[in-house]
Amino acid sequence: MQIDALIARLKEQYPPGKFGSRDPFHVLIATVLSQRTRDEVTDRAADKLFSKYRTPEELACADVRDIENLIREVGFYRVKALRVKEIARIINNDYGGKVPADIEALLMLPGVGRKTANCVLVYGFGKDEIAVDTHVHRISNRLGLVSTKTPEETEEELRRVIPERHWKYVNELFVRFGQDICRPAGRKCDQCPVSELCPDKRKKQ
DNA sequence: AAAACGGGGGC
DNA sequence: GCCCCAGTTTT
Repeated sequence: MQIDALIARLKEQYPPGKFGSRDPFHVLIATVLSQRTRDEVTDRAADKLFSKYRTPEELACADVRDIENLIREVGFYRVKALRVKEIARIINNDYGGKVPADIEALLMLPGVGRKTANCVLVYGFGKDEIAVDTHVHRISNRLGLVSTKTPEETEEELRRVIPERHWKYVNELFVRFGQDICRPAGRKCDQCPVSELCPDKRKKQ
């Protein structure tokens, strides 16, 4: 597999967004809300929440019931409301209101696993890391970049296979490609921009 | 390794 | 109406 060609082609198809230019705290909270939830729904809920509570301090003092009502549509809203408030409290009390740019510190926060922590590092701080979700996991296997069973193994393998300068782009590019073309079921190989690089493409028509 | 949390959207 | 979905935690 020619990684450079793959990344270049996906970048043509899906122009990269603004890495490291978003408020890390907003990235952190929005990413927790996004877990097992579609983007459009997440964005609506995050807008409601942030228009009322903008900073870690404000959110740490918010009524959990009010947070629940603002984010209800994302699902898992009770546990997510508790986690969001607790994360805000910890960021406010232990880190002076600034999200730490440190994977180990991020992983200690409730509701933050490797995917969420790496998203904060990539989208909030512009770090060269790989955030592996189900799309990245599925597509990495289909493209033959890895042969793995869990997202953790996929992250480990991708760090060996993909040059570090490409890492930060992997999540956004693969996710958009995965929603658009290389879907879990009903993949559109006849419209695929990288089908000639794919060992697992279905025969056309 | 598997269950549990959950409302929204596609078909 | 049924099934899947930008995960993480707990059993």
